[in-house]
Amino acid sequence: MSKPTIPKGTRDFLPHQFAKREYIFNTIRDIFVRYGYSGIETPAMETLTTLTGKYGEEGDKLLFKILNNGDYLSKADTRALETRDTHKLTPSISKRGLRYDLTVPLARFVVMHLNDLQLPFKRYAIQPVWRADRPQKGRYQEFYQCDVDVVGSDSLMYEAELIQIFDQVYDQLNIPVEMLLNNRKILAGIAETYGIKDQNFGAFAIIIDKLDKISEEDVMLQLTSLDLSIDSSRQLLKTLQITNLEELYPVLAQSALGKKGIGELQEVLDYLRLTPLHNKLSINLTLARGLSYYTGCIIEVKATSVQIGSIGGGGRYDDLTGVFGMKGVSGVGISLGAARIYDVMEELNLFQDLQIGQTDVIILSLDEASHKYAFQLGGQLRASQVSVDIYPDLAKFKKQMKYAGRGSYRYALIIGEEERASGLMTMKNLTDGSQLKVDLQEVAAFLNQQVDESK
RNA sequence: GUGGUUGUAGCUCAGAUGGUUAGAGCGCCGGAUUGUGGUUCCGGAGGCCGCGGGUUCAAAUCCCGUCUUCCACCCCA
Repeated sequence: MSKPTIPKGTRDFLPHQFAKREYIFNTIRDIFVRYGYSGIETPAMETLTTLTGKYGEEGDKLLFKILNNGDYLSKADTRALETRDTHKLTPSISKRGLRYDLTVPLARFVVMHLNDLQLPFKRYAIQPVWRADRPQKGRYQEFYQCDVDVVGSDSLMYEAELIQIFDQVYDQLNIPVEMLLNNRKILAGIAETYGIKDQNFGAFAIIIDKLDKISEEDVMLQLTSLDLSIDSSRQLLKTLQITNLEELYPVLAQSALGKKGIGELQEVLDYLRLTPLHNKLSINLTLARGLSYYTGCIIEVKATSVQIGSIGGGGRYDDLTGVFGMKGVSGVGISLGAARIYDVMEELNLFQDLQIGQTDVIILSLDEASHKYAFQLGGQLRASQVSVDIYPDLAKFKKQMKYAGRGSYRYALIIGEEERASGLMTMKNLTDGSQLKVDLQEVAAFLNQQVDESK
């Protein structure tokens, strides 16, 4: 039998990796809850009618499709099958797919359960998503997203709130970041002002989004492909460098939409002036974000000390549920990429001091009676909130000790005849090797105190 | 999806121009050491050389296909 493998772009998580990931999830979840968001869960599979057409043509290609059950070929579109037309064949052999993000399922969820929800509806979700992308570092086919969204309110307070959440999460995790803020309406206003056609807006957004990656000359070159003269391209690039909203007003004086966008940003900043932020927040007009459904504020978070692309982003989408037949419901939300956060924290050595996933104590015993005694003691300690492991048999003591040392235990509790006779347990600190005796009655209190101190 | 790159022991990697039984370090198991791990010494186990096919007297090595890894593009967390 050949060695087993897992599909490309997927990963196993070893205990220490899992523990770190849980730490990230827990930190994020705590903050989401503190801001009044409720968790929901939606299925890994959605119907393809829910998923297709929501992410653009490129996105559709990246959808994982699930073959129908049973004899799916007997019901296949024969014409499409004969002509090898994959696109046409798909609907006849697959009616489900894996979710591509958490936003579209949210829209579907809101439309389906409107009767049970009160607007504005604030929810968070921490679940895996799947994309049939070509894997690279920091880019997987299966990865977790952590999303918070508000559905059914136009208030710009939520933009400010979501920025606070970003700020607080990254501060709590000790990741230095810079938060970039822009507004799609401003971009539309710029496009309008410079005479870029509506149908070219998407291409325009993608081009300027690359400004931090490719040179200004190349960007200008690409802009001219949108029927822009060299001169106005140069002018446009200058406009994009503006970071002060006052300066921007005169440039967009002719665009009502653009001015509205400026006003929105101003209001968000007004909110944020009322509360301190830990990380830098700046206006960046070159921020565009690919997702086409954004219509208002857009935000992106970049780690300042690691080169890995964005580790979080989001924005306002005025017509979230429109595609599912419910018009006029606005949504605003952000998404945190857990896998990238993990990679950044690993690179910055931020997990080191956290003592993540440690068991408080392992009990080792030197004779049969002590082993039985250990089993009993283990039960008592667990009842006092101490996490306990017990070495399972009477292996040579050195071997037990070695096992304890290699595992993630804070203390080893050693029981032999001596300890049973005196009632004084031998406690060995596995981190620094120090050793002391603790009265049987005090063991639980002692360990709980040690754990508290290390937090 | 396009172009490139990678794969040898649990891990990191050697194995020029094809040529006996494929090596090292670390790790693992056992012993020195029957109440003390992460140090030392001695011994041992562990390989369809990613998978499939081809060329050859002979393939880890050359050719083709395929899977996987990483990189650039596209796009994105």
